Amino acid sequence: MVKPRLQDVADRAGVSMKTVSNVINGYQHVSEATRNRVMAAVDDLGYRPNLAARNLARGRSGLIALVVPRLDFPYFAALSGRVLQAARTVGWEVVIEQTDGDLELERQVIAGHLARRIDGLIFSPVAVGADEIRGRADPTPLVLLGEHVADAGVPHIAIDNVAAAALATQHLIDIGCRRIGMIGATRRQDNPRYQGFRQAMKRSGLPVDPSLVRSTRSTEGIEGERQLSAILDGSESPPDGVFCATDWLALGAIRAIHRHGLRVPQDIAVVGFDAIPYGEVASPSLTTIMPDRDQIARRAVAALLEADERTTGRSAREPLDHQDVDFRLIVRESTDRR
Amino acid sequence: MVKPRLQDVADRAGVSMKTVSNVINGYQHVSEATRNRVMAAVDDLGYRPNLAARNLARGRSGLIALVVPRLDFPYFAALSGRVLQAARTVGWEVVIEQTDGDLELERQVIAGHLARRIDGLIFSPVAVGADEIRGRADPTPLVLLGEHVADAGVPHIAIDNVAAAALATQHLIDIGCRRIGMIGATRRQDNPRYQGFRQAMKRSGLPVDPSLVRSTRSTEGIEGERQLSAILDGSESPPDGVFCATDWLALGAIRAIHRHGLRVPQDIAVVGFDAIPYGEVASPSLTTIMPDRDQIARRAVAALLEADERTTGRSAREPLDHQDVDFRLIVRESTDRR
DNA sequence: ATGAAAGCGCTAACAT
DNA sequence: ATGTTAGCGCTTTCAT
Repeated sequence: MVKPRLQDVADRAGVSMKTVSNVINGYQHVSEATRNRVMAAVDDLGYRPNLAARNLARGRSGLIALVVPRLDFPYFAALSGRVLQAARTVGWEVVIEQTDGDLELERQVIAGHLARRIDGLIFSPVAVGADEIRGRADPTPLVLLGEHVADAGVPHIAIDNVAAAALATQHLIDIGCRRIGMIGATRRQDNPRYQGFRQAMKRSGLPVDPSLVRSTRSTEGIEGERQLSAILDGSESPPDGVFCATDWLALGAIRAIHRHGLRVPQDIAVVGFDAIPYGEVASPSLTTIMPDRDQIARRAVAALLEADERTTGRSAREPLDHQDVDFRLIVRESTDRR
Repeated sequence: MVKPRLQDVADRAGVSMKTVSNVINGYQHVSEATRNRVMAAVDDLGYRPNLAARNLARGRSGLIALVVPRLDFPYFAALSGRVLQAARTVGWEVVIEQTDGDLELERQVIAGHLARRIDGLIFSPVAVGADEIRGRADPTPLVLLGEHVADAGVPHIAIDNVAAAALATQHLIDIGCRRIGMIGATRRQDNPRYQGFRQAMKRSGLPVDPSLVRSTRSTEGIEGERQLSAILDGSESPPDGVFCATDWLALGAIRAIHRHGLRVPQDIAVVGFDAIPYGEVASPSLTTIMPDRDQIARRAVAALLEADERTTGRSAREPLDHQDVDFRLIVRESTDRR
């Protein structure tokens, strides 16, 4: 016997398809005896529901899409892992898409072209703006992640990047740094991590020396090494602390410092951002900002679930526009001057 | 108008559903004029095929599953990214599952319980054995990845781990190391990387000092640090070179070396395995074995595609049992003694 | 080259 | 509590 169908189970159990369906979907109002007969038939036949058929009938796919720039970027790898877990607990499977930060691709994502047949979309945009997102036509429930968007009219889940960056910078100040630089201060005006950096400096009455602040073209480590080298080569007096917008950049920065014959943290203390898995085993290990990734993942899935219930009419709660996620500073060797 | 269906397009174009279907699926034998009319109708209506319905009718889902231990493990993150790309080029979307190396979960995977409704499965097992895989009942096309299986009766795509480990070890010998240790020599007898290590040592007439060889409980960096510390604490004379079964372990090992006041590579040279993105920005940067991940991904997808065509009867080519993937040694600072 | 219509396997409204 | 049955939207065989 190949691929038993619902009807086969029904026949074997001596009931109708409806009853089998009820049992399988855990509905109430099925007598104990009937349920047992059905379950036995299911086991005997090795029946598994055909999801394509179920999807068609229900109008739902049991699939959500997660769209990130690149899966091999450490932060997104770690985050994606959590999202898979969170989705699984509510019965969703996840298809992952990579945009590589491509604007055209990101546009297709919000237009709903990349992954149709999905019940919801968790999207970490980098190129596309809030306006375009707000004006989208696709009705698929959407949740935004990350620091690149704000006020796009859809739920947005992220840590308070300004506060987190300020905390990181303040930590450098607390351990005695006075000439503090920043790597990854790209697109200054709307870069929340740069804003947080400035804020902390200002609060402590420290000047921001423009020659110690660099933007980066990519988030990759090699770029961090390049930019910090530029700072060390270009400035008459080097910084005594550096805040890096990501851990990956920070790892590169540490290389640059070593190459210039300086020590971390004694000569230059370094703080990263993101708490990627490698920061812990780097030499020296990396002080960093750790966003609560589990919380991000769980809330993103929960927001989608709510949107879904809103569609189905089971819930009418208004969607939250923005949710702040917990974060904390993890102090490690790269700032440990004791 | 909401959600136009095939029939709507047909009506508007003044043709039958069959014709629209033909056009959409790019079949031959459609007159130019008809095709244009249909395309126009599709555009006007903004029609997009309902995949659930198509799946049901075709009996295929357009989905494959990729099952890895954990997505936030660097090697798998990088690999998964490539698999997504490769799958996309042939029109497959990918749902990713994590097993966390759990035997029970891995059993469910080969039993086809985790991800049904998929056209194929790319699986990187760690706990389940070749025998169980060979005896599986589920007919879903399966491709195996990684060094933990061999001869399971299904296509297996991996580098020659013995040869690669021997190459890494030989490199240590070439740069002058004589007391060489290994971290991650878990389950000695069937650990190909350990075999390769022994092979290279033997070929050069060097003894393997058991006190310099350690297995690891996990693949995480902290475990590498722990085990190399144990070696340095336990042995009267330390090694002058260490081969680590993974880069992640190697990063931890380097920390241990530093903590013991020794230098890499001058006192102890270190070679890793996998070429994770961080090896490049570590301090010192990490010499490693780089498997051709693109090749792995492309071949895995290709093997699934072939199996699929075999099912459909479009191809009768016999499946390849095992495919060796290219790899190379990348020499970086952790072994650069010039 | 195009049309008519029978499924694909399940869900859920309606009936009892 | 359980049964009957009409869809869900597309593909595809068989006609024409």
